Amino acid sequence: MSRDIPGAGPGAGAVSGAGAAAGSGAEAAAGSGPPGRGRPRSSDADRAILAAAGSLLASHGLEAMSIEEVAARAGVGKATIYRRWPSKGLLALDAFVVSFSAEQPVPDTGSLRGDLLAALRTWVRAVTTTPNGRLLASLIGFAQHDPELHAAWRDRVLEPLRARHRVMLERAVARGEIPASVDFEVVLDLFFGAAQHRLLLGHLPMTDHFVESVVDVMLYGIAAR
Amino acid sequence: MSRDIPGAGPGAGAVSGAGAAAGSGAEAAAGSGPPGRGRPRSSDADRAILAAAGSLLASHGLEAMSIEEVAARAGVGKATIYRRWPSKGLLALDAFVVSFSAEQPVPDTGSLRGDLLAALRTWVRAVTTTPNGRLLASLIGFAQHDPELHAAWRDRVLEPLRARHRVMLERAVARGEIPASVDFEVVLDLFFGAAQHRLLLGHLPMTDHFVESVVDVMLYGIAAR
Amino acid sequence: MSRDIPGAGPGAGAVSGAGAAAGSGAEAAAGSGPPGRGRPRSSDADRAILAAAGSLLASHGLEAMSIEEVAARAGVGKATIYRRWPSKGLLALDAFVVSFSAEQPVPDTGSLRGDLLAALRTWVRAVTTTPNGRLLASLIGFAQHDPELHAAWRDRVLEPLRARHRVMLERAVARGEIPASVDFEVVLDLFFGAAQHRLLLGHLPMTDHFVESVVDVMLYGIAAR
Amino acid sequence: MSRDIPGAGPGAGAVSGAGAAAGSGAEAAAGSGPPGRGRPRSSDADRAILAAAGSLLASHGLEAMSIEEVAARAGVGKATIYRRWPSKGLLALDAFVVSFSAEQPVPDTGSLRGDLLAALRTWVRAVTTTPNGRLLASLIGFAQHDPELHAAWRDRVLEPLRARHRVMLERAVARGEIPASVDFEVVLDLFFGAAQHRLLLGHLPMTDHFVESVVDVMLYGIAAR
DNA sequence: TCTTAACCGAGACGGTACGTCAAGTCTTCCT
DNA sequence: AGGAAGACTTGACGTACCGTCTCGGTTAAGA
Repeated sequence: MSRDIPGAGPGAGAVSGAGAAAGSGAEAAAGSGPPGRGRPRSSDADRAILAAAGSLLASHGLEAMSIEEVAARAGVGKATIYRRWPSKGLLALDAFVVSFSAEQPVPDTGSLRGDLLAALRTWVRAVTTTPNGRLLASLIGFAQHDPELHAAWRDRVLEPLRARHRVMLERAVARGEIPASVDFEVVLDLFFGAAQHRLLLGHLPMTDHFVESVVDVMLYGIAAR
Repeated sequence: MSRDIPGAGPGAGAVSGAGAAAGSGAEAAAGSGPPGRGRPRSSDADRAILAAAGSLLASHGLEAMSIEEVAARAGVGKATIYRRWPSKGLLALDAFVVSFSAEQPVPDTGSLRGDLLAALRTWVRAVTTTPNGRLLASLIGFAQHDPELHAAWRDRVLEPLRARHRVMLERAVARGEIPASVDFEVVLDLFFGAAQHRLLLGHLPMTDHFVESVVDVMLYGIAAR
Repeated sequence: MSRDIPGAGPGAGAVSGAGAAAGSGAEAAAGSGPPGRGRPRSSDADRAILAAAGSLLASHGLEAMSIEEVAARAGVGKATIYRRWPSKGLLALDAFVVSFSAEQPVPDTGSLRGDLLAALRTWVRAVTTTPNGRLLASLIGFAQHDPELHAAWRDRVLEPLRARHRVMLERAVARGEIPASVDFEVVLDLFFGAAQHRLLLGHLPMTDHFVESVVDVMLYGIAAR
Repeated sequence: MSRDIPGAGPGAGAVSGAGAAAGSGAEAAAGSGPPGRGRPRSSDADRAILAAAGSLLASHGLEAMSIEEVAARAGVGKATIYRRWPSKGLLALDAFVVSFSAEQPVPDTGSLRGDLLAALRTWVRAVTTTPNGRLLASLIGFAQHDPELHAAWRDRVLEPLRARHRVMLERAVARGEIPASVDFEVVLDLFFGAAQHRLLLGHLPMTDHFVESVVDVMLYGIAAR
């Protein structure tokens, strides 16, 4: 772990595992860290590895992706991968983030109901119409026995997503649609939890009716008035 | 594979050959194949295997459990395990079901709110105070790349659990607490989904406040009245 | 091993329990041995087993013959085989003896040279035109790590063969063709050894020229006169 | 299998990759593939494996030698063995050749009789006073159901041995002891065949009398003069 | 310009576990 | 008591990846 955290330019959502995971991200900035003796890392290799990993993940899932085959497809030595990512999970996470992030814009429709519906529909579409759905489930599954991936998922996927969606709720409070006493965290858990439940267990499809029902139960409850 | 899936007790879709062994024990039920030719399977072996699997799962998790070591600990040949369970996931599922099922009684407190609170508290306690919590998460994770386990989980764990909890909602309709138009499935997804979300991702603890908030949002919504 | 070697009539060196079964068949002859409590052994089973073993041996060789498959083909339980033969090698030996013995008549042409030529030609033909050649090699190979088979081979195949061929030499002595001081054993070793050498190692074919050369070297030597 | 059979020293057809390691060591000879890409094979491993195999063979025979245990004793992964030798037989062959080859010098006593006696005595001593005797028998046995070993035995053991001994006969022709018309191959078959016959079947011991008788029959024949 | 440090592709290394096979024995019910 | 069936323990098989470690060879920055 001499000089992890190679690239990840400013603004972009840190692509390499080490970037965000390590926290800082400030690296190629000035002379911080080792200045750069020796041959620099090949960014061709970066790209080839992520591309190979991505295509393997999309076609056969995380479990079927082996470092061995990623290396072979990328035309790269295994050590070149291990120099960049400490584990298969974090590599897969990067490959996932590349194609999933920023697919989740926070809507602003003027009403909380509209925002919630739009946000949930966006999420549902992303996971049902692309390989990212299975991949997301696979990563959460894998994270159950890989503490590093577990932590990285929380820091680099879950929390940013929740943060972006929390503003929907803040706007609703500002508009007086919901009281300030509402526990945002619980609301987000219900919101994403129900959908993720269906994604992971597959017992029922995520129809439009499902999306609307989730939103309406959350807004108005089920108790008879 | 002459006589896998021997019993499959009434109603429940026992999936693995051991389903009967673990679940009901009713075996020579139907006329599939000769009823009892050859040496019968040793129930000592059944017990030893499940016990060994259970203790390994409890101490080190699913990923650390290998068929090889289960066999060694149970004093049993690997083939004896493969004769009963087609995969490590289904073996773990049986070991899990043995100690988790029937820990989830359906409460009847007289009010829907009371029932929901009691049920969720029971679930939360089960997953936070025993190794079953990590095991459950681990199994759901494993199921993401094991279709057989995925199906078995749905049939033998999820659906029975939901069925038992649906009656809470039916009673509430009968009492007039909620309208009959409520979509039970969505309610159950929100109910278990939120909690499972926290279990799998571990971003926040499952406090009593969490339990109450989940129930109250579901009952009364968050919209300002 | 309750009642091995049941029959073994006078004279014949039947070694394994099945020796009798394969050789004579006369078993429950008189009251010799256990008189016959319980159900008698099925001679259908005897025949089915030897037939199954024989066909497997002929088609794929000794190594590819497993007791498991012999049992399956013969429609017989494995224990039924083990009750009769203590090991796969001895079963194969019986299957071999059935079809090889008595194929080796001792010729009587009136001269030693004629006898030797005829005998060797007979042997060569037997091992080059039937599956028995490979089977013989296979059995000798197998006997190298199966002491019971090794002993049985000597007693039931090798020694009878040598005994029958020794008479050729005795007749030659009587006729005055060779001196009485000739060591018959060495002669037999040269005679069969050279041929078996080619059979086992396959470095050269067993042509008619080979047969004649072997005989002539043995008779007249190679030294210039 | 990129660079199996690397060297194959002059003339002799070294069969397994380790042939070179065991035999000559000349390796990077021809241009088959890139000459030395990747980490080179460890010759420590070569030695450790052959030593472990040799000691197992000497103590318990070929049948009791398992790749598993060779690997364990050599402190080596199983794959490291399979990378070098395709089968247990060829590994054993190399271990055998190491300790048997060059134990068979060709004598030059001045007379054919002297040469034959010395050569046969050498061979008999080698197989009766060292574990190589049983090992040789075992390998020939094993070769009966392993075509690769069968071929390798012929190429790496049998043919070189015969070639070395053929010169004895050539010298005898030159000296006028035997006519040039003698079929050397048949002579060699008789010579080694008789001895190997006794080795494999063990029906009689290989005494000095046996050695002399074999040689004298071959030289002078048994026919009365 | 010459070191020298870190990279690169390749592939061997010691391990662990896999799922399969057959061995020879044991246990059930049936004949 | 024998027979067919088939489960039992044992032990080895050959394969797949793991993450680490050499190889011979670039590719820069620093001396």
